[in-house]
Amino acid sequence: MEIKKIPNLSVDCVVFGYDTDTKSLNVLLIKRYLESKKEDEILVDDYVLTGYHVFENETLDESASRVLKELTGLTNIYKKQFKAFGNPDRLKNPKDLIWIKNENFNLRTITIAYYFLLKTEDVSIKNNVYKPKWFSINKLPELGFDHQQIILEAYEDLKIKCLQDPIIFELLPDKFTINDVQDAYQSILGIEIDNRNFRRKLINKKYIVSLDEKQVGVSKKPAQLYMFSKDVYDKMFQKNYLISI
Amino acid sequence: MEIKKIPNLSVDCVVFGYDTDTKSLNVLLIKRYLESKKEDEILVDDYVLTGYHVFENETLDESASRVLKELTGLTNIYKKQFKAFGNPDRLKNPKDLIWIKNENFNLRTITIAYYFLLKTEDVSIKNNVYKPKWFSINKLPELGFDHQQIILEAYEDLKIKCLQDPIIFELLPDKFTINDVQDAYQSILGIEIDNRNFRRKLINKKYIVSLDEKQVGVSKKPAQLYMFSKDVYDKMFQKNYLISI
DNA sequence: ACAAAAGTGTTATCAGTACACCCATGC
DNA sequence: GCATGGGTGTACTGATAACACTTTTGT
Repeated sequence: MEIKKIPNLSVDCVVFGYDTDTKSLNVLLIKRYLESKKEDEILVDDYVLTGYHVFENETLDESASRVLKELTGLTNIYKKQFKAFGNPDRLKNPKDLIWIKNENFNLRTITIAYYFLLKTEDVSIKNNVYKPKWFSINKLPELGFDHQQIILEAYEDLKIKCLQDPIIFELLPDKFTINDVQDAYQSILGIEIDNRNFRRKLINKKYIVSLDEKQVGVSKKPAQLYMFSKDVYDKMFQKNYLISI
Repeated sequence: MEIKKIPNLSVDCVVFGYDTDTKSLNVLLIKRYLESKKEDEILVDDYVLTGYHVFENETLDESASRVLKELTGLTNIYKKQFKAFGNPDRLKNPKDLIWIKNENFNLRTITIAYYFLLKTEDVSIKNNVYKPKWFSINKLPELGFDHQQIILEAYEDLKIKCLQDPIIFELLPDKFTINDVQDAYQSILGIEIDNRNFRRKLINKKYIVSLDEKQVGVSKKPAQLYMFSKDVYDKMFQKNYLISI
C-alpha cells in the first residue's frame, strides 16, 4: 500500500546550522533550477527550503523530522514548529507557477514551518543528491515561494527563544569554550557582549560543567573546554515570573 | 459564486476573556450536544472551541478573525496564531466520530489554532445563537476533539507572552487600577505578587499614565485610575538582549 | 466608628554594566 | 621572544525582594 500525500498540506524546514569556525549562523537551502526546453532560457534559478507534503498517516512533527532526515540523514535534532503559512497567494509568483506546473502541488497549500538547530559540520553536503548549500542568514540568495519570509520569521523566533532557553548548545559541539558560546550569541543576535561579564555569568551556572580538558590543535593558547549538562539544568530549572514589560 | 471551504483545514479559536470583577481568566466555549433519535440516549454532550474551515480565498489570520466575529461580533481584537494541530487521530475519539457523521468534516483535518484576548464583559452571550459559555481556565468542562490540549497549550503560550509583552492590557478595561493589573497577572500566572513592589514598578513606567479620575460606585475607598499608552510604549521600547538561561 | 481596600518607605541583596591589563601557549 | 587569543577583578548602578502599618473613603 502506498503512503498518501495530503495535496494541500506541507511542512517546510528552516535548517539552521552554526559554524563555530567562521562564527556564522547558516541556513541550508536547495537549488531550484529549470530552463525551457526550446530556447535554453533560464526559467527558474533560485533556492528554496527543504519541505514536503505531509502524509496521511503521520503527525506534523513526524513529517518535519522525516523531511530533515531525508535531506541530512540526521535524527533527534532540536526542532520547533513555529508558524503556519497559508496565504492564498503564497505560491503564486510567476516563477513559482512555472515551477509548480512540473510538480504535483495544490495551489492553495498550507505549510507548517519548523526550524531545526544543528552544527553546520554535521551535514554532509558533498555527494548529497539534493545538492544543498549553506547560506549565512545575513546573505540569503534569491528565494522561491514565500521562503524568505519563512526564514526571517524563523530567525526572529530563534532570537527570542535563545534568550530564554538553553538552545544555544544545540548549535555548538558537545565540548566548547566560553568564547564559543559568546560568539554564537553575538552572531545570532547581532550584538557585542562584554567578555568578562559573559564569562562570569556562564561559569557561575551549575549546568556549565568545566571539563579536565583543553582545546587541542589550536595555534595559540588552548582554551578551557566546558559542556552543558541538560540534567543539571532541568533539575535546577524553575520558572521565574519576572514581568519585563 | 459560493465561497469554497477547504475541507481538511480549519482554524480554532481559544477566546480568553478576563473578568476584572471575579479576577478570573475565562475561555469561551460552545456546547456540543446530540441525542439519538430513537432511544433518547445522549450521544454527545460536551464543549468545543469555536472554529471553522478556512475558505479558499482568505488568509489564515482572516479566517480566525472571521470566526471570532461570527461568534462575538467583535473585530480588532488581539490575536495570536500559536500552533498548528494535525495529529492523524485528533478527531477520532468515538464521540467525535459520531459528531462528525453529521458534519462535513475531513477526518484528517489540520487546525491552525489562535488565541484572542478580550474582556469577558465585551461578549454578549445572551441571545447568542451559538449559546457560548465562559469557563474558568481552572475549571474546564469536558471537551471534544483535542480542544483541551489546544486550550492548555494556548494558556502556556499566554503565560510566557504576558511576561514579555504588554498584552495584559488587552484583558483589562481602558481605565484600570494598579491592583487590577496585579490581580490579572496573579490570576493568569497563578502566583502572588507583593503589592508595594508591583505598584512601584508599574507607576514608574512612563506608559502607565495616571488619569485625573478615580473609581466611582465602589463601596470602599476609590482607587486611582490609570491607562496604558501604547504610543509611549512603542516609542520607548527597545529590545533588551538579556540572556536568561 | 468601623470595615475594607488603597496606598506608602526602607533596607538588603543580587545582577548587570563598564572598564584595561596580564598570562599562557604555540610558533 | 613575540604574537595571539585566553583569562582575570573591581567599583558602580539599578532592580528586585522582603517586610507592616497608615490613610482614605463609604456606609
